[in-house]
Amino acid sequence: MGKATKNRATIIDVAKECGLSQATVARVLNGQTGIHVKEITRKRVLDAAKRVGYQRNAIAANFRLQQTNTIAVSIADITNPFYPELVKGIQDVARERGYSVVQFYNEWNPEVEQEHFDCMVRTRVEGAILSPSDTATDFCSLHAIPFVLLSNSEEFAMYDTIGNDSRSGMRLALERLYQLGHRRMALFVGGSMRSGVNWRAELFLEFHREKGMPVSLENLLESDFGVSSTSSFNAARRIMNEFLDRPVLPTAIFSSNDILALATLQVANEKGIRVPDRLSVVGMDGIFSGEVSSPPLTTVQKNRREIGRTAALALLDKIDSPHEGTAKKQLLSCKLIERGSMGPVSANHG
Amino acid sequence: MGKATKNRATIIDVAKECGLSQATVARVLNGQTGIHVKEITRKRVLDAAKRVGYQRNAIAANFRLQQTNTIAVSIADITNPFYPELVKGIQDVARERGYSVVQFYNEWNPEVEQEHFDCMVRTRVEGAILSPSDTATDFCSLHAIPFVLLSNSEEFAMYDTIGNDSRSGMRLALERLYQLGHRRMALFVGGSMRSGVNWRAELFLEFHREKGMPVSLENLLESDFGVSSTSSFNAARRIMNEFLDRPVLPTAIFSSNDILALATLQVANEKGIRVPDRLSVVGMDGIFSGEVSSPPLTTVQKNRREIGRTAALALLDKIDSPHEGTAKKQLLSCKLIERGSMGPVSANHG
DNA sequence: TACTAATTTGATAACGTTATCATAATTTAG
DNA sequence: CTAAATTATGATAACGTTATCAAATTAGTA
Repeated sequence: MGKATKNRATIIDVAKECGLSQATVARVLNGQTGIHVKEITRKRVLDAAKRVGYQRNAIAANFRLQQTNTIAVSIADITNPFYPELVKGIQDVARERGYSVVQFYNEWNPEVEQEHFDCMVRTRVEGAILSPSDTATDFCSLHAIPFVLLSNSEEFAMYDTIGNDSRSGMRLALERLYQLGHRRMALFVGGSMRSGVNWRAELFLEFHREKGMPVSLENLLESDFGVSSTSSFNAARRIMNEFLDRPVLPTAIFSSNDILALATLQVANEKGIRVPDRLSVVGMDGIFSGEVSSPPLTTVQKNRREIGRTAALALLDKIDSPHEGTAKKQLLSCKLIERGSMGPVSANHG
Repeated sequence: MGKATKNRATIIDVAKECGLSQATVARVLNGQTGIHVKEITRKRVLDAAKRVGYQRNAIAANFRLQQTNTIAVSIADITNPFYPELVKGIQDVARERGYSVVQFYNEWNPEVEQEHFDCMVRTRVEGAILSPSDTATDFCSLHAIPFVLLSNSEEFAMYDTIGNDSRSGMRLALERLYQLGHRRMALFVGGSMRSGVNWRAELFLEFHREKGMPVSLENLLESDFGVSSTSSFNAARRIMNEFLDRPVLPTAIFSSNDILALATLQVANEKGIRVPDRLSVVGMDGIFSGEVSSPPLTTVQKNRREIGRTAALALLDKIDSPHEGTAKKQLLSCKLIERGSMGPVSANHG
């Protein structure tokens, strides 16, 4: 039998059932506004539709209208705790406006990503929200489809992007640490590939210059960027296992994401380095794992759901009115969530 | 301009461009096997297609074939750390077999869930993988669509289900705790609504009878089931905050999911109850947060990706050959992952 | 009443593909 | 060098909607 066509009732079946033309039936059943149809015939149609079990065939309608009411989301990895909430934000807005969402996960593989782009074109999604797998990602196969990017990188200045103001967020954290008396800080960043390394280091150094604090370059740490959260975490653990054995430690470590910070926290706990008494640990993102760690993680929270919502709204706007204006960049502000992993510098610091 | 039809090249444009009939062009372009077409004409078509920038219109093809190559996934909440990996497993298999996946999140709202079911029918998804929001969920609107359930509940015996053998998993943990010398254990379960409460308590009591251990009913704990991971976590914290103040504590607490266990762990840490020296904590699921906690969480791991894969395979089988056999129930085995939160009973226990 | 305006219905042409059947071109066999 | 078998192409009918236009009906007005 295979994927045989189910014999589901069509508009024609309904028309036969109630003895009206299919045009009339269609008018009733698709409920287009501002159309005249007698109340009594409407009832006839509706009853007949119920009798034969009519269910609108969206494939046919989509085909006729040449629209799918679907938008695509392309991200690397849904198991990265950063994304689910973002996707939820997208779904919220999309469903409100009658759009479905198809998701594509490329697992950081640019070739897969390109295949997904092709698939989006074939299936005629009406727009796409893309988190580029790489700064070199090529979007030209998508030229016929409106899209927005999830990124706070400068690399994509020519496209509409939605991202977080990570710079300000990072400053927020550094300022607070300074305020708490920290004068010896370390920076822990993950993965050089996906941009971001340089500006963070620059910002870090700049901050130290401003405050007149000396920086030891040994306190600029970098970890490999893993394909999964677990591998990123383990890579970060290895770095920290070595780093935290040094004789002179910083009083605070700021990490460019929560996973790095959680690795720092865990290793510090294992080594008996009391957090926050001897070491303050601050992360960035605001993932769930940071809420449940011991101590709970202080973090620069990105409002992921809001990013999703904003991106979806921007995309739907673009779909509705494809004005060719210049690329618009939206940066959402971050918030410092102070939890137990950060504290004032105390007397027992080296 | 609005959602105006983009004038993309069709098969007819290609036919005009290369001076062949659209039938021939179609034969070349959809690449159906076992069809005769001269190599030289194939080239003519392919060149022309490239020149006019032809991209197959999947809406039209789907319409013609009355199939969507799409399956649906319905879950309550993608931000629940249990689900992303499961969804990934589904996607893996689906994409391999040429299916797209649309996801629906009902946020535990049965009405939304029903709307989603209707949407699946309208859009003619070819199958669905459903994690019921409630044991009372009604699937009759889906009668025309093959589906499988994600559940290990007995309630759904009449449907094909894929789930984890949580009973064996729980036994695994209890046995290991017993083996480590624990004789005073507590059970911490979440949310009565979604089944599962009773059998866990029964299994717990049964295990104690078997081993000839007395049980204090005070050690059967229940927490509210929250709409989000954070709210579940906080509810569990409140319970534990009270419980762990009691004069006589169990030496081990088994929780029905990792979120409860992590709450236990965090509260114990705050109260200075050393884990695992004075208290062993064991969870269930194997979510990421358990890897990064301090100490890392011992847990009964459900292979979520495998569940996803298995469910997708079962569904695709069902789509391909809808044999009306009896409902098939697949239970995947769990694995005990021993991490730092569990240890032997030591001398310093009360 | 007759004639116009408004309302309500019906007939029909797309949308772009796939698939069937018929025809044209080519090869093979006698 | 034909006739039959094979291979390659073309013409055309669906698929189920929506939307346009024309026809029929009803209501309104002088």
